[in-house]
Amino acid sequence: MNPAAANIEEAILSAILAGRIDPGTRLGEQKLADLFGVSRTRVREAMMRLETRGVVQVSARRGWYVVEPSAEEAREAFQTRRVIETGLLQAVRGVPPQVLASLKEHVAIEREAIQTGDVSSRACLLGDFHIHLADALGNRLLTEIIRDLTARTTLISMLYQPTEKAEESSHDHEDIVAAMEAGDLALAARLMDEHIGKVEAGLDLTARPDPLAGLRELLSPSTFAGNAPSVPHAHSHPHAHSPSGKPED
Amino acid sequence: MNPAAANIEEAILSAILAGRIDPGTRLGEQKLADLFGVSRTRVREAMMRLETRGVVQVSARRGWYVVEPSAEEAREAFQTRRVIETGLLQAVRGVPPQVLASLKEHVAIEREAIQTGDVSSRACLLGDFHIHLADALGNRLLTEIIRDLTARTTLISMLYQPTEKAEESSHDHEDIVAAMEAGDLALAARLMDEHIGKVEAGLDLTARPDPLAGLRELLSPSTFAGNAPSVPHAHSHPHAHSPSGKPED
DNA sequence: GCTTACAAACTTGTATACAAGACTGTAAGC
DNA sequence: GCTTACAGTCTTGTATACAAGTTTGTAAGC
Repeated sequence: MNPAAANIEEAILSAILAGRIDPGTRLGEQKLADLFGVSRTRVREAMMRLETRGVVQVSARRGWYVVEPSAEEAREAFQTRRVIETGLLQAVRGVPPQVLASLKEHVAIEREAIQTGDVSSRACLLGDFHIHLADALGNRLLTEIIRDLTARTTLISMLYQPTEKAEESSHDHEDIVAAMEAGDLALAARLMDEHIGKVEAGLDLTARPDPLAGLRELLSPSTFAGNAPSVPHAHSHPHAHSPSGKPED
Repeated sequence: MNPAAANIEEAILSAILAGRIDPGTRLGEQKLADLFGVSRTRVREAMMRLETRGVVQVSARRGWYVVEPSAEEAREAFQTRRVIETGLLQAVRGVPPQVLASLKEHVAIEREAIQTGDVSSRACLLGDFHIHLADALGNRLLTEIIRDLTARTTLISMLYQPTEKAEESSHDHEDIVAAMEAGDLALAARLMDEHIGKVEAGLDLTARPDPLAGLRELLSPSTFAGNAPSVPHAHSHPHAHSPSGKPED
C-alpha cells in the first residue's frame, strides 16, 4: 500500500471517527490532492479504498461524498455491530487483567472528557471504546472490521441522533467492563447488546437522510404561495466546512 | 462503482471462493486487462479494491498476488469467523421457516455434490453455506464481511489443509441446521463454533506458507552434495494455471 | 417577472506515455 | 567450474492530457 495514499485514507477515516467530517461532505479530488501534496491519482486510490470500506461514495462526475447511510443501512450497521461485538464477548474465555486495566482506564478518560465538557474528543472516545475492546480481545482483522463499522455508525449518529447521550453511553461502557471483571462474559454480552440497542433506539430514523427534510416541514403547513425558495438542492453540504474549525481550504 | 472494474473484482473473488485460483497466484495487470478487454487502469482499480478486502496483495513492481495468509493470519481469520458466525446465531431470535427450508436445500445439494464426487463445486458449496446463512439471518453488510472472510479461509485451506473432510463439514452443517430447526440457537452457535474449530484444527499450520518447504524437507536429510537443484525459486506459481482446466491465456 | 435555453466552468473518468525498479539470462573474470 | 557483474526485458508506479458529463450562471423569449 502506498504511504501517501494510506495517509489520506487513514486521515479521512480517523477524522470521520472523531466526528470532524460530516456525512455528505464533498471530498474533491483536486482539493485533497493539493491538501496532501500528492497527485489526483493517489487521491483516487485512497477514495476507492474508502469506498470499498463503505465510508465514501462516488457520484459520477460530481465528486466523492462521505456516505449518508439510509435508515435501512443504519439498521444493518447496528445489527452487524451487535452480532460481532456480542459474539466477541461470548467467544472469549477469560479477560486478561491488563486488558481490564486498559479498558478501565479508557472509561475513566471518557468520564473525564464528559465532565470537562470536551465535546470534540468525547465522540471519538466513545467509539474508541469499542475499537479498543476488539483490539484487546480479538485480533487485528476484527479490529479493522469494527473500526469501519464504527465509522459508519458514527456517521449515522451524526445524521439521525437528535440528542447525544454521552454520559449514558459511558456509563454503559463502565457496566460492561464491570461485568467482564466479574467474569460474567454472558452478562457483558447482554449489556453490550442493550447498549448498542439503546444507541440505535436513540436515533430518529424517520428524519434527516435528506437535507431538505427540515425545509419541507418548515414550509409545508404555512407558506405555499410561491413554490420552493431558491435553495441549493445539491448534495446536502455544498461547501464542506469543518465543524471543529479546522481550516480546510 | 465501475461496471467493468466490479466485474473483475467479482470474477476474481468468486473464482477464489470456488477454489479455482490458488493462493500465491500472480495476477498480472496487463494479462487481466487483455482477458477482460479493459485497460490497466480498470484492472488496477479492481486490484486495489481486492487488496482492501484482504484478498490480493501487491508486491512492488513485481505484480499482484493472491494472498498466502501466514499461520497467524489464518488463526485471526478463523477466530473472526467464529466470533461473527456464533454471534449471528445467538443474536437471532427465531429462524423463519423459509430460511430453514433454503438451508436444508443447500445442505442437500452439498451432500449430492459429495456423493457424485463433484470436487470442483463442493468446495464452493461448503463455503457458500456460511454465506447463505449470513444472508438469510443477517443483512447485506454482514454477508459481505462473511464473504470476504470465507474467501480468506478458503485460501487458507488450500494452503494448509492436508486432507479435505468434505463429508464431515457437510454433516456439521446438517447438525447446525437441525439445531436451528429445533429452535435451539445456543446449540447451533456451539455447533458452529465447534465446526469452525474442527476445520481450523484440521489444518497443518506448521507447513506450507512458503513453496520451498517441501523442497527443504526433501534435501535436508540425505542429499547435500551439490547445492539446490535448479528449481524456479519464484513466487510459488510461476504461470498461474487453472486447476479446473479453464483456459486462461 | 418568470421560464427556458445555452454556454462556460468545473469535476471526474479513462487512457496512455514514460519513469523506476525487479528479475533473468549471458558473458566475463577468477 | 563457479561466481559476479551487467544488460535486456518485463512489470508496476505515477503523472498528465484529454474526454465526457454535471452544475451554475446568464441572457433571451414569452
